[in-house]
Amino acid sequence: MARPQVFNQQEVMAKAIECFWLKGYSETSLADLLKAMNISRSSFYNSFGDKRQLFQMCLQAYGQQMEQLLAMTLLSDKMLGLPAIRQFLQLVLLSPAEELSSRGCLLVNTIAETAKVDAELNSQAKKLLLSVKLGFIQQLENEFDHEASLRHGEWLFTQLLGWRLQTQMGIEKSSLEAQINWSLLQLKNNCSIESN
Amino acid sequence: MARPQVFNQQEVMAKAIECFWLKGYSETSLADLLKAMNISRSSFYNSFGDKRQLFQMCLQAYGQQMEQLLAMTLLSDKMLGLPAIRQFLQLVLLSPAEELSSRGCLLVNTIAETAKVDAELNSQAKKLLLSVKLGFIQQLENEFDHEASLRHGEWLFTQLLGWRLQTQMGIEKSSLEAQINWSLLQLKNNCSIESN
DNA sequence: TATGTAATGGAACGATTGGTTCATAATGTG
DNA sequence: CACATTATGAACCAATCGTTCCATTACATA
Repeated sequence: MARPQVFNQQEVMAKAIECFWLKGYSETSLADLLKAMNISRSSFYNSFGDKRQLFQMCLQAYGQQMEQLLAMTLLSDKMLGLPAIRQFLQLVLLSPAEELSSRGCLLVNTIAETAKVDAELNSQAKKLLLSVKLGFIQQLENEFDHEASLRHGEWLFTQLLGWRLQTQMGIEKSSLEAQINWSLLQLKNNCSIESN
Repeated sequence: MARPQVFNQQEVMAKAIECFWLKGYSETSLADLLKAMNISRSSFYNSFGDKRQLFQMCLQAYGQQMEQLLAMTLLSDKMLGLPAIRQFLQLVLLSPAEELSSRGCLLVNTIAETAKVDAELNSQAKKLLLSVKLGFIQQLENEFDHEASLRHGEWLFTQLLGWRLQTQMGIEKSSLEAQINWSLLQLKNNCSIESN
């Protein structure tokens, strides 16, 4: 039979994600990828098609990871509503791994990079990121009526985008945490006002 | 004496800004620039040094334009505090020129693009964008104490980053306007609560 | 009109890009 | 051991990148 594949597909893709995450799609050269993934040029094209296809696979994989994180927090039944959202935000934005949070979000970065350059990649990243917004809205339905959940979910999603840029810009964790707390407080106050 | 320059320096730089604004620094090729600026390759290098120097000049010019906008609204004495900020946000985010707002902000785009790739351009863009945040804080001092102005200014700045990404993602103007109103309302409520 | 200076267009540069091809080496199975 | 299959690395490809150089053209002054 045939010679088996020696490298772990998942493992080298994680390395690829790291590259794209750090430097963006177009700034990541094939040389960068091969070095990080530690595979030969031929294996690369045999296993992943080409750079673009690999990137799309990376987007997909990254999106799935984020959905898992979302499921573990927002959709778990241990917490509901704002506390669940708070946990998700802390997990995503206040990760102790310094250099990890300073990368921002692969999807957000991709959206910014491809906005007017590559419609396909852009809509793909947008579609994947959408699940986060939907998660917010869905979670808010526990505490607000449908219309308010939608508005507040959109609002919170905007904040998330801003925070991801802020982490890239090197905002201090304490300031970031204070902002998160304040934003969630606004929603909470608004909730009690509406329910009174 | 010498042959005079036929093209308007300011004019062709505006064209260059447009290019960079649309496609980002690295994705804008020299061919793109020459076509948009409508000058020859040689004139380009004679007048602007090289692509990188031109880009830095564009950042600077764009930053100045934004400072002017800031001065006209935030720093004018016609309005103070939150109303001034509201006017600025509406001017910047809800511009009637559809394709103009969908470009996002050149500085924000640059920060995202160069984050882990080009420290010099990144810090340059950051520095220029900082004036907006300072404008917010300065304006809030009219309605809050120093500490609160600082916190709220940072918070509002984060929102602005998020909104600029949202406009790039094609958010509807009505939704954007609603978010702006709601955010400013939170600050206003917070103000009255504190002052009571 | 002659002269000096600068803008111009085009050819060519070397480097790097992503991608392909091909002979060779390595491996599991029959 | 022989075969089939696949990873591998080197060489190669065309295209594009930003940049430089040079001969030519256009202009304002003297």
